Amino acid sequence: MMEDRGTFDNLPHKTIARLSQYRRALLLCLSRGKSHIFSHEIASIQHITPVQVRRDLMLIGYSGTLRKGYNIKELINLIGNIIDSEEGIKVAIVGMGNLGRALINYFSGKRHKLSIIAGFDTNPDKIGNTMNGVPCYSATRMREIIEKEGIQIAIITVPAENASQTANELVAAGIKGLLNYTPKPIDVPEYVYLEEYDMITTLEKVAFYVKMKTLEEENITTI
Amino acid sequence: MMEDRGTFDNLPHKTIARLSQYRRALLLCLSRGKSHIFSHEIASIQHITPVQVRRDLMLIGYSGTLRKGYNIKELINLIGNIIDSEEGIKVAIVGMGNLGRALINYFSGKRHKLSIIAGFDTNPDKIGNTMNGVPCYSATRMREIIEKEGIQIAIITVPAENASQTANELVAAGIKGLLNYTPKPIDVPEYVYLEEYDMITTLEKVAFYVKMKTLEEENITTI
DNA sequence: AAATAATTGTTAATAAAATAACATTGTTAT
DNA sequence: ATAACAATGTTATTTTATTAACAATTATTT
Ligand SMILES: NC(=O)c1ccc[n+]([C@@H]2O[C@H](COP(=O)([O-])OP(=O)(O)OC[C@H]3O[C@@H](n4cnc5c(N)ncnc54)[C@H](O)[C@@H]3O)[C@@H](O)[C@H]2O)c1
Ligand SMILES: NC(=O)c1ccc[n+]([C@@H]2O[C@H](COP(=O)([O-])OP(=O)(O)OC[C@H]3O[C@@H](n4cnc5c(N)ncnc54)[C@H](O)[C@@H]3O)[C@@H](O)[C@H]2O)c1
Repeated sequence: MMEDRGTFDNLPHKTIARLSQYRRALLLCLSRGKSHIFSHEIASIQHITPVQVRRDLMLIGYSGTLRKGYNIKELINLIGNIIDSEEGIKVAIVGMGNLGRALINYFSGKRHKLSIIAGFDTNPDKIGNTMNGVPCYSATRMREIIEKEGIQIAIITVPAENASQTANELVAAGIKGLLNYTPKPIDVPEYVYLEEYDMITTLEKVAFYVKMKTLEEENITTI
Repeated sequence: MMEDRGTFDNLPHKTIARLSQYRRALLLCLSRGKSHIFSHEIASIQHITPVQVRRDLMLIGYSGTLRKGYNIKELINLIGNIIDSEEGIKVAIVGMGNLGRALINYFSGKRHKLSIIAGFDTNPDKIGNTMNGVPCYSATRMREIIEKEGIQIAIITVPAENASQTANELVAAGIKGLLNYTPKPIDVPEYVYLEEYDMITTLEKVAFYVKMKTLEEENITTI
């Protein structure tokens, strides 16, 4: 017999990202005592169109009411059913440097179905410390701890030159998802989900469009 | 008379991001003494297809040679001409907390056409300090410093609740591009280029696909 | 010298994502 | 009652991005 949970496997990637953002907006509204919300309200909090919101909600099969909009609690729960794992997912951070520490501070306690429970480093000064309740283990114990704790996701924030090796070790340890903040792209087998993000690329992109806007202005004024 | 520089204004957004990544890969290869490179080599460093690389290079009008591939130096220069501003672009970081400091450490000296030259904060303990050569000014002086130094891009790393106000002030100060790392989406006029990135959304996306992979496996084994 | 192989550059096809169009449906006002 | 309105939900269209197909070129091998 088919589970209903399995029907969300072909949602567009962008929709998944937006669902997470919708939920954040919804939680905010809920905390302010609202019970219902219209598509155009969600849309204006994030900056997208109401049509996009309705289309996404259609895809996850949620219906609002015509004059009240969407029930905030219901929608939060539905998004939770889609995104979250029932049992919760454990996350590790590898590389407890500037970025790793910033992330731990930031994430801690934000989502109860998704929690960072371990950090790893090679620096003896860091091993054994605890940061915001997250213990820092020796990187040599990665496999052991990941298996013991059932950690499924790792965030890589080691120096770029160690990224590939770290990724390999994590894959060998049985990790299911990787989030790589290193500028060095890594390769993983297809059964591991990989997301990469490079801040310099993003900044360079901003710089490019700023340059373009400037050139446009110059053209307008010089013609 | 039309400048040739103006012809890159309808490159796909994704292509811009990849050009930045290609350049990183090219710089690495150059530093290792390579002079030429094939599309499949670039492709394997990033993880995309050779076709994608060739298509992007076609869009920017660069031609390689059939048996040697692309001239690394030439290509680096061309990408620089497209992405970089001749005069360089100055960047400020607003919010010298964990993330702001991590970014300053990370960026400093990475790109000479794009440099972080100022930080801003409201915390008196931070104002007046210097971090990696970047001075931290009082947030009350944002407009003054931005105008005086000709800062065009700002990275927002203040607490989420102050994001909108900070963005407004930056726009009023004449900023051209914003990179918002706060989970609070901000609104800017259309003449300001805005890029937003939320790490929790990314992590939740990874979690979703990990969950999906797990469910798939279960289905395979239980059928 | 002909065949082969490897690579580029470009066009064509496909896929993914966003936007627009619009029918439908309750609610309110007249 | 009925018209006007303001929402939703869905289908159709358009735009953007990726992938595939393949002709053209040149070095190398036979
Ligand atoms: N700092 C940022 O804002 C920022 C932004 C984007 C990307 N990054 C990238 O993130 C990574 C980390 O940046 P950072 O600023 O935190 O650097 P960092 O030097 O402060 O931290 C790196 C940490 O990793 C540890 N480490 C080294 N090798 C390791 C290994 N094999 N296993 C486990 N731990 C190991 C080091 O001991 C150190 O604590 C770098 O690759 C950097 O390019 C940083
Ligand atoms: N730390 C992370 O890894 C991380 C990751 C993703 C997003 N973020 C977001 O980035 C922002 C900063 O995170 P953080 O961990 O660095 O927080 P933080 O509290 O360490 O730093 C915030 C800094 O901003 C300063 N500040 C407050 N109001 C200001 C204002 N109006 N103008 C200028 N400066 C002001 C504070 O004094 C502080 O130094 C938050 O919105 C957070 O949600 C952080």
